[in-house]
Amino acid sequence: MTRPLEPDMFAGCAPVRPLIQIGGKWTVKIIACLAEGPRRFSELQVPLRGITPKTLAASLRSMERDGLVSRTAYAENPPRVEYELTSLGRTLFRPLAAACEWTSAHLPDLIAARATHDAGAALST
Amino acid sequence: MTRPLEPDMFAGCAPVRPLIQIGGKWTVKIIACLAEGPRRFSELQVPLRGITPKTLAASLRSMERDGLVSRTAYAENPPRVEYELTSLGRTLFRPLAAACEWTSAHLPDLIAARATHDAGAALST
DNA sequence: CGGCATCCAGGACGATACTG
DNA sequence: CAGTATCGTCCTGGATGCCG
Repeated sequence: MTRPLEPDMFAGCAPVRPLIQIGGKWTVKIIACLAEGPRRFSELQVPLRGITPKTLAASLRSMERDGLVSRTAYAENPPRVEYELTSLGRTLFRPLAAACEWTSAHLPDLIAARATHDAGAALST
Repeated sequence: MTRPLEPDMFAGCAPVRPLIQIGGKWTVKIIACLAEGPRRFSELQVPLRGITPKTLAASLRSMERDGLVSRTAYAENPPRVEYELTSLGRTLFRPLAAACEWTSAHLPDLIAARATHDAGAALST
């Protein structure tokens, strides 16, 4: 085991980043918010505490570009726009949820490890 | 369905980011590289095409801090240092792999969606 | 209400050069 | 070999303000 690493092991996987960071730090939460069904712009702002309209719009446009969400504008007054996961976006939900579950399950470990590590670093100062 | 969104739905999940972006764009690949067993610093640089020593060192230190990898230095000449996934780090591999598989499976969709979207944008110019 | 334009701060990352 | 130091760049994302 521990064969030599393939220099090109990430050749076809280079865009791992687009997944991990498809549109920035909000993407994951936005998908979670849209998991149940269509949501309005302002509706999304609620759970995404403190996200600025600009950032939310940018994230949504990016995800729309990637075919993850669809945008539907209604010519009403006042204006109404709804965002919804596409079928592609819905397929992304599952692995993302798995990742989130890992976080929930191991957050204490992360925190503990960090505390231990920082404590050790402090001693050697 | 489509109940109102919980304002605090991410309250305990705020650190989703640490997972999605645990240490930046290299973390995922580093974990993949360490999946099979311990690796040396310079060994990791090979598949991580173009990563600078500084960035690799920073990524590794960050992951070590989070308890995801362990560092073992051997007092030899020439120096040798090996990095290895901790048990915690190994538990992270599975969900990460799932996410990578999603990327591999749906990359064509992403590219197609992006092309379509960009084409539409070009028309309206 | 939805969302774009502008400005700006901070962090991630690369290039290069240098140590134990 | 395994880093560290310094510098510079790019990008993310927040603040503010204007438009349909």
